[in-house]
Amino acid sequence: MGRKRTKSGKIRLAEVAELAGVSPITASRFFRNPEALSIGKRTRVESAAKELGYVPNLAARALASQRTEVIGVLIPSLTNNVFSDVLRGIYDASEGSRYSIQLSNTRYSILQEEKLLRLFLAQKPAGLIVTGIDQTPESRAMLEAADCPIVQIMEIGPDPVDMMIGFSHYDAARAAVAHLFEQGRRKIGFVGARMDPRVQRRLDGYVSAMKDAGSFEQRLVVTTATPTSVTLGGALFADLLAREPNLDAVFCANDDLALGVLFECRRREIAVPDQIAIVGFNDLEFMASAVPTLTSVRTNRYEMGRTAATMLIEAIDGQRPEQPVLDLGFKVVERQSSLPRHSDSRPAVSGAGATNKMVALPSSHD
Amino acid sequence: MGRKRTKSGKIRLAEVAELAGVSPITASRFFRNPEALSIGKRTRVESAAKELGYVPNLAARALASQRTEVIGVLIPSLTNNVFSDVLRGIYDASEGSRYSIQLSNTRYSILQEEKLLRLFLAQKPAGLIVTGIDQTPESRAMLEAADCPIVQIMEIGPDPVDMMIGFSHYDAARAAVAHLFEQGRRKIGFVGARMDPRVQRRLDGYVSAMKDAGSFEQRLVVTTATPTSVTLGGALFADLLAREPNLDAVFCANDDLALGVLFECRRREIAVPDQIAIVGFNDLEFMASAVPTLTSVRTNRYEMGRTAATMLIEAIDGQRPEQPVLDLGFKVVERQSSLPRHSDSRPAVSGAGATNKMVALPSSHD
DNA sequence: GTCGTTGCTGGTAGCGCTGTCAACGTTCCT
DNA sequence: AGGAACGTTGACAGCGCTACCAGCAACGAC
Repeated sequence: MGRKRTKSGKIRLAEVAELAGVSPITASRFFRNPEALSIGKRTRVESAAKELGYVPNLAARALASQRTEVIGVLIPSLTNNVFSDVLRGIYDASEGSRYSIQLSNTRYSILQEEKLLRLFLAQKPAGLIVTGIDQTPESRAMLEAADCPIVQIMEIGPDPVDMMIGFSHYDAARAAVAHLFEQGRRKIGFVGARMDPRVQRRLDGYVSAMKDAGSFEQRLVVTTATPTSVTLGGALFADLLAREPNLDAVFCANDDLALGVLFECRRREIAVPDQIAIVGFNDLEFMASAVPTLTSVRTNRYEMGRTAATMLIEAIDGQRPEQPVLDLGFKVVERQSSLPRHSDSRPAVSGAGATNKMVALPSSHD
Repeated sequence: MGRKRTKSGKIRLAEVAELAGVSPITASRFFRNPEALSIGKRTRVESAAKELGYVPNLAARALASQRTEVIGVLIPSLTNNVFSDVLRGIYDASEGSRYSIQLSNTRYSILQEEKLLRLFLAQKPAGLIVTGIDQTPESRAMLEAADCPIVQIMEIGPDPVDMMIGFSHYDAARAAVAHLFEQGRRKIGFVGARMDPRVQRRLDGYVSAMKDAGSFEQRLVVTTATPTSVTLGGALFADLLAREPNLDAVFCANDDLALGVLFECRRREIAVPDQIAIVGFNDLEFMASAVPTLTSVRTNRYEMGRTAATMLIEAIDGQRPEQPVLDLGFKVVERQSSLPRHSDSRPAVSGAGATNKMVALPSSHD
């Protein structure tokens, strides 16, 4: 049947309209707002589209409507487990919606972020998800001038551009240190790597908690700008021990470092938790499985990504949330590595039992 | 100065052309093929664009030119460390090129993959990266009919659609088992989770190596469809031990499982490697840091992503590689966990030393 | 019966850019 | 000197879709 097609052989909206016996604009409406059509035309267009296998041309749609159905996401790293959980949440929430995700990596540089932001905004995204609250003034101005909803994720701060979802890294670190104090620890070291703003605020929280207790000493803090790794955790811990042999606990800025510390303790035959307590940050899956099981600060990364994308999509569709700033909180998950000193340090079968309670993290499966 | 702008206040190509005193089409050429312009016009357009802060409208470009500058990437999972390394390579290679990445998650479903493929192809991507060689017949047909370069990643097989980059999971598994045999192991178990096609081929490799040695027994194989985790590694290992108490080695389909096995051994006070040897797969960063350090099969994930994207971009630009199928190989990195039985099982300071040699994996930093 | 009002539909006119082709000036060859 | 060949430039006509507004029928209020 001699229907005319585009050179590339693709079916256009006009073909669908012709087959359905309606005007192109009516067919167009079917895909954007089916309720606006009478039931008769609606079903006619629907079956015509299905018969022809019509797929809309997004470039033409974007050009004509002056907006895209793209959600821009700016994150500082793809390597980091933390962000892959967040991303998974974002992708999960965007699936099924008509929006697609455009991801870019700022590599922990706010200047790079500014550049990418300029690029993104020029394409008129439907919405934007940006990491953190430490944008350059120019970025900040662009974000405020943008005519699309924006969600800042990973942490909460005083002055949201638009929406915000995260938790207080400062408070979380204070809580971790408080937990160690409760367990009777006093010489508590801090180990941190790749000191991005959020890790910095964890350090600030640690410092403030230590100062409140009158226990702060500068030499208890070991940090580096190097990207984090398990191996690095061991090395930084070795440093820390050299500075303070009487250390009785370590608060690690993330779980990889904590695992490195655990391995280094094993290597040096330092008993955990009897000699040294370990607390990590993020509560990755392996923390519950280690021997001894490792205490960590649980953060809701998957949920953060998912909620951010959901809020954003609702805002794009005109449903602004009542609560534009959402504190997802955190939880110090207490495990064997921070038990008090005089308890039995050798976890037996009950150790495996304690482990099993921790299996079903909401954020660790897909 | 009364330059006319678009309603949205954006600068268009026409404005740039006007300021530069050239026709719009000449300005357009400047952005796509600057060499075609005379030097005078080139600099005039360049400075005009800079002065106005011009950013091209990609939707208009895509519509007019009938092609996009988008590279579609289909991967089965975002959670998996393996894919985040590959992705990082892809993003790194695409940065600086004019192509942007459009990512979608098939969730290990080839039907979902088929659906996404249809969607992607309708937008005429500049190129496509797909995971593996197990597409549905429909997907396969679409890929073959696609008029853009395609790279299949993660493994190599007999019948590439176009380009292909990866390694043989079958051979890698055989090599791992051969290594264990060389170390004097005989009762070698297999632990696997989320049995996707590549894990399945690792199992096939294991089975064939065991059969070659006349050592294969079905009960030595423990697998599950559940997503992988460290905790799961411990549980599967416990299963395996119950079936075969005289086990002397475990080959794990990935490193998370291997770490879980290590922790379970520690919990049960099974000496590694004296009683049981452990070999993992992928060589994640922590393997070199564990106590004892863990043997693993190193795969070049970051490089795989990076090379795939580079090859693809070159092919888009008309430079087809001489070598359309690239085997990146693998390497059994031998560490303490698979040392022969009679060696000293208690790594001392030298253990930490051995660890340090393994720090600088090409794929573990960014 | 006239006048809104509502619900649905269609015509027109672009969105901002690039493919195509023609035309120009310059250089080089015969 | 004439013509071919090349490098450079511009005019024109869309790409496929949607915003905008107009039109039309059906209905109810006065």
